[in-house]
Amino acid sequence: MLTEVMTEVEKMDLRLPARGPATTKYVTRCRCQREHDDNKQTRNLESPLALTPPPLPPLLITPALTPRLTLYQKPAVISPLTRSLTGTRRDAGRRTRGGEHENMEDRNTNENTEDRTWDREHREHGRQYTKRRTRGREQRRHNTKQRTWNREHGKENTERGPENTERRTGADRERPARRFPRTLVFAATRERERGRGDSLMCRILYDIPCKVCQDHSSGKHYGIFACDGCAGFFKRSIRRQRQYVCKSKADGGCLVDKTHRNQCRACRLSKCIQAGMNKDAVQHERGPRNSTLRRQMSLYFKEAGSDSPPPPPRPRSTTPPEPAHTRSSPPYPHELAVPIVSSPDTVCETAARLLFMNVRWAKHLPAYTALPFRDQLMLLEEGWRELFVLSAAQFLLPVEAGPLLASSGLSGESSERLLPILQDIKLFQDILTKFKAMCVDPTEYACLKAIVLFKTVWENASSDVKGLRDLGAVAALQDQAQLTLNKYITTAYPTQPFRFGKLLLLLPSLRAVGSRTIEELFFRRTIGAIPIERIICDMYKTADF
Amino acid sequence: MLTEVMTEVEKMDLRLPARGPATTKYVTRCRCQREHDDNKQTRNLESPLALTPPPLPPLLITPALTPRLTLYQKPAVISPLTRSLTGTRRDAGRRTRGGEHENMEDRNTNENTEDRTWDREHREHGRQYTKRRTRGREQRRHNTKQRTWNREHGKENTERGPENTERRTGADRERPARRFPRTLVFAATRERERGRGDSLMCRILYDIPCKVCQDHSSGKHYGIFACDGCAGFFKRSIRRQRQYVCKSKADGGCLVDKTHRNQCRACRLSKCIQAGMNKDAVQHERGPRNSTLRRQMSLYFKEAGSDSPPPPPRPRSTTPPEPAHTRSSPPYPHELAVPIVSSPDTVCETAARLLFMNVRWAKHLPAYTALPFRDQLMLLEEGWRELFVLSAAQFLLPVEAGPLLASSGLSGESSERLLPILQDIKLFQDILTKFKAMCVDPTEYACLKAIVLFKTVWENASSDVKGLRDLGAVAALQDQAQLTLNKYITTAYPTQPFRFGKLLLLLPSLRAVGSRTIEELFFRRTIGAIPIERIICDMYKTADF
DNA sequence: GGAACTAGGTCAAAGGTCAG
DNA sequence: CCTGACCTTTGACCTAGTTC
Repeated sequence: MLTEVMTEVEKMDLRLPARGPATTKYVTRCRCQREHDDNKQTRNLESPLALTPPPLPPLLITPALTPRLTLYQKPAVISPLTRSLTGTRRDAGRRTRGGEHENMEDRNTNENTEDRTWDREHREHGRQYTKRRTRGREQRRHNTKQRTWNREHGKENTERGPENTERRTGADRERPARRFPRTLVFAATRERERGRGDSLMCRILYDIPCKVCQDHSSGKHYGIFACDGCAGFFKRSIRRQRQYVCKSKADGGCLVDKTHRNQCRACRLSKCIQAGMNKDAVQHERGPRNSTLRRQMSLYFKEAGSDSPPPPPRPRSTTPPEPAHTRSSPPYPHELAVPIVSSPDTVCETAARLLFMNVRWAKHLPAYTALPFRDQLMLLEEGWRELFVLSAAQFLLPVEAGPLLASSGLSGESSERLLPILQDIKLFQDILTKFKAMCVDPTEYACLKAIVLFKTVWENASSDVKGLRDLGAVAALQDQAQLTLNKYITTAYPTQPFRFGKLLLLLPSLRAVGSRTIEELFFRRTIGAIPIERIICDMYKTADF
Repeated sequence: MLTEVMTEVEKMDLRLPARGPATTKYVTRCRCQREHDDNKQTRNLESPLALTPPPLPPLLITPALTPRLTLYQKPAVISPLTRSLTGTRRDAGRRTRGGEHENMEDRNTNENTEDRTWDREHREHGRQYTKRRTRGREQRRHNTKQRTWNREHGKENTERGPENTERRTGADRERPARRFPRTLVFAATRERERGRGDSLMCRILYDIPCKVCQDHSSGKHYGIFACDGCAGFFKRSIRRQRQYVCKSKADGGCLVDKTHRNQCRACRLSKCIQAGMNKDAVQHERGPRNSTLRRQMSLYFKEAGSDSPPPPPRPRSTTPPEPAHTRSSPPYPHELAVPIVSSPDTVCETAARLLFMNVRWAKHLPAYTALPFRDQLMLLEEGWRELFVLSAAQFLLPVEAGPLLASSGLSGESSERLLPILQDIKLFQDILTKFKAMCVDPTEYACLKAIVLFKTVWENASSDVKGLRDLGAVAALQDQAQLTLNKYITTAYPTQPFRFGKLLLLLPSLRAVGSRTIEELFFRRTIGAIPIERIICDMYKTADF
């Protein structure tokens, strides 16, 4: 099950629509930013007032297909020497990174290799940046090895792995032919870099200093050329609305340069601003990355899927016949024997039936129909969700992420959107478990339903209990219902003094599952995009039961 | 009578089911499952996805061991109020470090200049070293990822396997030929463990010893795996250019291990260097930070709690001597007389006090403190909102849209954003009205709070009851609480058979008010943008009530 | 469709804090 | 004072959304 879900999740990236709608907004912002740039470049008096940038948040789901490329590049620290050293290890042929493993493995006994190398390397301070650039090369090599490794392990045909790097290289090579936009300087720098041939593509512009701290910049950030450090610092400060205080005597007079930039945050920030960084260019925080989400999600569901072997992409053909629902007798006349199946196809149908059943149940409740008609509708609209969860618990509706997602067509969603749904599913499962554990009997279910139906405290902010014509009657009915439940329990379960309270305390959880989730998972397929409330309303008014 | 019941409520711990033996299991398992990667991975994620709680570090007897819950640290925005509070603290004289903030300049006249010079000279190297180093470390981490990635991209056309981690473990399993360093194995396990999402992740790598003293390391420091102690020692020594002399006969031959590492500084330092710690990686001192959230909070609340007039920053001169709060006796010792004022300025402060009061109340509940520490935190994090609403009802916190919006600075918001808030305010008011209408007495409030606190059905999708170590105990406590309430009510209000149920049915409404709204309206001003959970956590751990 | 830009996020390893 | 467990910040590196 778990793996199924995961499979789905994985798949989603493939189908993502790439374009987002937000274009206009973005344009605006960018233009603003550009203007800002131009003005600020020389003078930064121009205030960005006008620009109030639309924070914009696209959140498009993106194709995480995007090559992940070098996430795992060879660290610079491992010098060629190290590598050759480690290369002579027993399994060195397999993987470049073997060295690290080895090192870690015998770090206790034989750490010298690593360390000596390391020392040697670190003695040469002068060449730090060269080192950095070297990365490119190493990376390429690394990738090659990678591929080799892949092939060894039977995944050869893909060749997707290194693609990013590859592409990058290609890009680099053909760059001269391309036209360079705005920042000629920038281009030039990079060009020169490249000319040195030791870099695939270096982000760092060695000859353009950060306007704040004079370190090497890495392009424009928030309007000015700045280093990663200052950019990050500015971003964090603005986002978190930090207020720093300069502790020095000469207030505000701290030196801000490459080596002292961390000395005084207050001065660093003010220098950022003074240098022309545009606060408005700092956008709102976005969520975590998709990759992160996916990772987390997998972790999340791991426990559920304990050790199930990763099933093939999606056969899922064999949903084991649900362990049957041992409940013997159909408790109430109004209640159908709901066929319990976990076939994804029929889960939705069952769900629809449960919903219908609830409506019918309500309609057969004399106390209910005695209420003003409008109130009846309102209560049902307000309470359908909880009723549904209750009956799902009662009739053991199978709630499993895999089938549900598949059948509701959500599998292709982005993980951002999927995650809350998955969480809701889990919650749903937990709730069902709770009810199952209590062995709630049909009478109790009925009372609970009544209690839920006749509620007078609504959570839905947009609706309002005040809208009820006969609030008092509803409240009285609820009282009645809970009293009934209480009495029933004290006679039926005299040995369980907690029981009444426990049952009541289960009720809040019914609200926990997002109603949108319920709609999407269980009803989208059978009902479509119409709001359930509408359906219920129609059902209630028209169906002659 | 009342006190009797209260006593009963508070004594509930007596009836706590004995702690299960499961602990042992946990310990064992967890111990071997600490994984570095993981640790790192999650620690910084600012996503709310920190799913389920984790396995917990072993032998968690002492709270000190308990890792903090700060998975998602949103950096503290220190409110002016708090900051000024800190400013006025006078414990600084006690320690040089405290004073350091004010007078970094003249700290230790003798070392000062030297330090500076040294810094200037070496800092550069340090930084560069760091830069290169940074990547180096990733190697380890990425060994795993790399494989993952390979697989991912290798197979992706044919089979979209499950997630990263999943695959990772899978990979480990299916490549028997390869011998993985312990770390990775641990990594995998811990990863799995952590799936349970813990916010309480442990920083310590139990499987990698400090290269200097063999204690558990906490990642790489200055180039080698080292424990916090050695790292700190090295940093201090280098920074201050300490020259130690070995006093022993066998000069330089002192044993440096976990237990003896503080015996001889000279030998410790030389062992550090010998083990490969890089002096150049020690940067120079940075400016002081804002003092810790923890201290600020405790200061803030200490003052608030002790009724000392709120400190200068805000004159707040005119808190009218509260009319009443006619409640005769402070219901129980833990509860302060909360001054109720509707001045917008003080509503927030009152709210903060209520929050604090709840924390304190919990901390004084024997039954509560008997729970595993981690559970205590989790429960409080999960339940603070409801507790807050409850006490707002109990102490008649004035909730009025106008003042609240004004004081929280939200008045200027767009109506789009304002509308839900207004709705929430209305809801809040309705809830208060409901409680008021019921004339809930203090005993009942206490029971309700206990019921709310000990809840085992959580709505928060991102957290998970499963994370509770002693779910059974919590459930038992809730039972106890509701039973107590029931008994109390049947004797105290024999004429109101509905009462018990009615009170329980009020509880769901507590969840209805959006927690973001609460945070924004009541706490933004005094606490800033820090997640309340964090505050609570800190408060709970540190405040000495 | 791809290169270029520049938002954003990630996370190892610096840093700092402060009870003990 | 120092120690070290614990927490925050930094910044190199990577991803992603837009425009050209």
